[in-house]
Amino acid sequence: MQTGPLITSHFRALGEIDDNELLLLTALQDELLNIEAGSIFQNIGQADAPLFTLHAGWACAVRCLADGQRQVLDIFLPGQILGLQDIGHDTTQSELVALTDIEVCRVSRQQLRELLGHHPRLAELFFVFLAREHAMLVERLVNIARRPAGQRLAHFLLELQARVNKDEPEFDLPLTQADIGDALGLSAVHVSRTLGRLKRGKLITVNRGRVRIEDASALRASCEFDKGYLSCVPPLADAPP
Amino acid sequence: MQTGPLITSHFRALGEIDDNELLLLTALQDELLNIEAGSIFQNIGQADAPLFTLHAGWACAVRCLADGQRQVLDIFLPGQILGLQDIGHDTTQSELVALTDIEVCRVSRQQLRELLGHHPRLAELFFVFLAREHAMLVERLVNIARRPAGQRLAHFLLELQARVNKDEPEFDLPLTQADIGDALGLSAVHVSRTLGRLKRGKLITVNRGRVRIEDASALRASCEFDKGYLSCVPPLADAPP
DNA sequence: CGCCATCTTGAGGTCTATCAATTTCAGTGG
DNA sequence: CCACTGAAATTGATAGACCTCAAGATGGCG
Repeated sequence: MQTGPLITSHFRALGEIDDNELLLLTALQDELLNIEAGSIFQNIGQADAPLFTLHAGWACAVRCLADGQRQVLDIFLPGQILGLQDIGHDTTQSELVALTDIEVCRVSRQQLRELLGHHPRLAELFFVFLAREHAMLVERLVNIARRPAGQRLAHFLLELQARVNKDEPEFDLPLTQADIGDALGLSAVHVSRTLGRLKRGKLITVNRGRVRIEDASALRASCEFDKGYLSCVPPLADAPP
Repeated sequence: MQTGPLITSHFRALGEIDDNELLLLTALQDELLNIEAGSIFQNIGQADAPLFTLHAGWACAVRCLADGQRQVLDIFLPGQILGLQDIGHDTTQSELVALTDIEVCRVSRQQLRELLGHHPRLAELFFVFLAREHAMLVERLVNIARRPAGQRLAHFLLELQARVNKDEPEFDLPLTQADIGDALGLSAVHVSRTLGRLKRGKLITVNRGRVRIEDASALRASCEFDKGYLSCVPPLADAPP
């Protein structure tokens, strides 16, 4: 167990889990896998696919359409669990793509379900985790369905800023403009134009894959961003008798 | 307990639950409430809001934006649980609106969380339930982000047909064209035009709030509809020792 | 019969997509 | 250090999808 069981890095923030539970979670994880940027490490429609815990790097879930269009469903940061949303289906509903070189651990679906079936508090933790994914997806939906390109981008950047690092105005964004377009339902060309507009408006600056939020309050106001949906309630503190 | 605990109507389909579990679920439910069409029975931002089981009628979850735009996040049919997606947050993330006259039961959030904390198999059932909501939301996102109005409407109607009644080509659609627009990210005017186009193309007919799918295969082909995402895997059949 | 919400239809405008041509830039090898 | 290369980003021009405003038609309901 080299760098430690990152599966718990978000859980710690959500609520206390005891040493026994932590041990069980750690045991679920396989050896560390290295996957290089751009790889598709899970295809759509796979049966009995494992889940992954993301230890380093960025990844995303993608749905491809017959005409070649792509929709990025989710962007994953270290500490997140990949594939949780498919746990109720017998076949994967999306592709998993490495955006950068990444390190992941495979987690058996069977084993996870069994573990959750025996440890209610862990099940609750995972439930809350899924609920957070759901809330993020809702925001994405509202964003795409209702806001023009400028506001869409503003919201997208503010969400990532909040997720990467709550305070720093500057963060790495290892995404191509085409990727951003796929996430926001815009063409790559229009992403370029719109980013340019935000830059000229002194709202952001971009430098070699690094974004700096120059005027956070103006951005927030423009797209009604409220990061409340990113935080979840820890499970009940009581222990079952 | 008049008409029986509808909270279980979908659960039965997902997996067997024993009489004890059924009893516990039933006990959670309060008295039956009648709410009339158009009422907002849950506001956004409420703390400690109850969940609801929907026994009769249609409801939906809505997010409103500052400029008056609305986004329908979910449409609920009898047997569904309302508010499940907010269980990880301390405050409600959406409005709940009755689309028709409805009957609901309130379910205490506290009590539900406690119950789930003690009954792993029920927790797993609810987990799968939330996963289904998630899958539906993903489809909605892809639909809105990537498909033009005609295909969006086709997908929307096919999903409802599958959910209301797997086989019947005809079903009631108690939604205004403005509601449909709010669900699909279209203006009411454009919904009207697009529906007209589908009608002229002999793909559907509409009569007094009742829709008939005339050419299901053409519709399905046009929007790549595949109802797989609507069905979930029942939980593991084993019982904890 | 008249009222109100809903739906339909038309005209004009805005936003975004597409196609195509450059430009920038990181990486590579000479 | 520099030229070369391919991916990514920028920019322009044009087209199409969808929106908004506005007027009229429809239809349930008192």
